[in-house]
Amino acid sequence: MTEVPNTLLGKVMTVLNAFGADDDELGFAELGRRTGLSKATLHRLLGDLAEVRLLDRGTRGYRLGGHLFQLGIRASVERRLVEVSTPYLEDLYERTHETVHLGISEGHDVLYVAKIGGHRQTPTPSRLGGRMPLHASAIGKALLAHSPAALRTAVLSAPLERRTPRTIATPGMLRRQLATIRETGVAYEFEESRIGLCCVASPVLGHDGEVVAAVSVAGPTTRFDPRAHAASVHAAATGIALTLIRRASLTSAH
Amino acid sequence: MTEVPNTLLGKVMTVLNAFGADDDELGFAELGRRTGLSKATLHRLLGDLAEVRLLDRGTRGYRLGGHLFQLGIRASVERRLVEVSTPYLEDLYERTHETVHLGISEGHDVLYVAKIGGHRQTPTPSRLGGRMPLHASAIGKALLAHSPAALRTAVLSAPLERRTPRTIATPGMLRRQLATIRETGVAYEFEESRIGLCCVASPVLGHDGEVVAAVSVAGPTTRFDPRAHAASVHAAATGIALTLIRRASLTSAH
DNA sequence: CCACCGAGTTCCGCTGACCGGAACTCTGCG
DNA sequence: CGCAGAGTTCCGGTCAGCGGAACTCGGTGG
Repeated sequence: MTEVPNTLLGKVMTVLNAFGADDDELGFAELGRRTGLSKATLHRLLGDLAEVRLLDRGTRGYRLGGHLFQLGIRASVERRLVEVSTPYLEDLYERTHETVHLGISEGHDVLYVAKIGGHRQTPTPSRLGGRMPLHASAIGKALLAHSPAALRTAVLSAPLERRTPRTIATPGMLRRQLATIRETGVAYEFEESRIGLCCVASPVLGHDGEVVAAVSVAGPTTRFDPRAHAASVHAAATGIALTLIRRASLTSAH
Repeated sequence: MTEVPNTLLGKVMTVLNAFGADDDELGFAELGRRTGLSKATLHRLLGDLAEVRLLDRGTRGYRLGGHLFQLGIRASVERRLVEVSTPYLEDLYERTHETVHLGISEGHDVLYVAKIGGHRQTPTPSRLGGRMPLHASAIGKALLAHSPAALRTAVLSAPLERRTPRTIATPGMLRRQLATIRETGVAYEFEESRIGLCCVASPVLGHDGEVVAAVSVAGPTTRFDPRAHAASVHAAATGIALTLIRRASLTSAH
C-alpha cells in the first residue's frame, strides 16, 4: 500500500480507494477491515462523505457516490481523451464488430476508460474503470512499450503475475516483445489475460512521443485473427493522436 | 449556493465544485474568488488535494485530477447505467447517424453522461459532464415529465431561463407539454436549447416507474425530422430500462 | 527607477475539529 | 438466553487546520 499521511484527506482517500473496480457496495465492517480505521472515526467519516455524496448509502452498505461520478466526468484531460477518442472507437467497432477498448496507464496497471462492444460482446476481463497488469494484455504491452524506461524497468524487475498459463511471465520474453512493439507500433496478445481471448492494440502517442493511451480490439480465439485488424487499430490510434495534438495546439495558441 | 459546513470536507467540496463543466484549468486567485477561502487555507488545501491527485497541477493552474476520474468511473450506479446503455446508444447511432445522448437529472439540470456522435457530429450545446436546464431540452423535458411531482412543481415555479427565443419559458406551456410527454413517452424539442438544433428524447424508467435517465437523438433543423426517429429512441430507452431491471433483479437475487 | 498591483508562498500562535477507547444498542443465530 | 458481529454514541485530550500578516516574485505604467 502507499504511505497514507494521518490527515483527514488521507483517510478520505483510503476509504474511497478501498472500493475496487468490482465492488458494488461495501458494508461498514468490510470498510473497517480494508481501511484499518477505528470504528468511531470511520463512522463519522462515512457519514460526512455520504452527506456530500462522495459516497451513497445503499441497502447493504456504501457505494461510490453520484457526486464523484459527476466530478470525474469533468476531469478535463481524461474527458478530452474520451471525447476525442469516441468517434474513432465507433469507427473501429463498425469496421470490426468486435469489442473495442481504450486504456491508460496507471501505476503498473492498465485502467480501462472506454469500451464499445455491441449487445453480444465477447466476454472480456475488463470493466469500465477496471484494471489489468500492464504486462498481461495487448493494450498494456502497447502502453508499456512506449512508456518511459523507468516504468519499464520497474515492471520488468517486479514479479510478473500470471493471469493465464499463456501470460508472458518471464522478463526476457517480455522485454523482447516490447522492443518489437516499439518498432511496429502494434501489440498482440494470445490468451494472455483470459483464455479464449485475442487482442491487437496500438498506442496513442502525444506530440513529443510520450504515450497517452492505447486502443485495442479483442475477439474470441476461435474466429478472431488479431493480425487482420492490426492496420485498423493502428489507424484509429494514430487518428486519435493527431486529433488530440491538433486540439491541444489550438487551445494553447490562445 | 448550498450551505457549506465549516469542515475540511466541506472546503474540499467547495473547491472541487468550483470547477464547472467548461473550466479547464483554474488559477489560485480564481479559485480563491470562487470559493471564498482565505489564501493560506486555500494554498494548503490545493497542495494537499494535488498530492492525492484529486487535483492536478497544470501549466496555468489546477484542474480536476486523474484520481477523481478513476473513482468517478467506478461509481457503480452510474457505471452500470453507462455500461448497459452503450450498446443501445450505438444501435441508435448506427440507425440514425445523428448525435445520441444519455442524460440523468441532477438538481434542476440535465447532466450529460454519454454521447455518441461520429466524426462529423452536429454541434450540440452538450459536453460530457455538462449541464442544461431541465426545461430547455428534449432530454430534460423527458426527465422532468416522469420526475416526482415535487421536482416538477419546483422547476415550474422557478423562473424558466431562456436559452434561445424558442425555449419554453412559460409554466403553463411547459406543464401542458409535460403532460403529453408523460402519456406518449416521447419528448420533442425545436431549437429550444440551441438555434438550428432539434431533438427527440425518451425516458428510461426503473422497475417502479421512477425515471433513471433519458436518451435523445439530436440533429440540425434543416435535414432532421425528430418525429421520424421517435420510435427508435423510444425503443432504445425501453431496451435500456429492461436490461437494467433484469440486471438488478439478478444481483439482488443473491 | 520606483511605486504599485495581483498572484502566490511562508510563518506562527490559537483553537475547535477530529481522534479513538470504551461502553452502548440492535440484529440474527445456535 | 447468551454470544458474536454490525453499527452507533459519548467524551476528554490534542494536534491538524485556521487565518492574519508579512513576505517574494513578475509584470505594468508613470
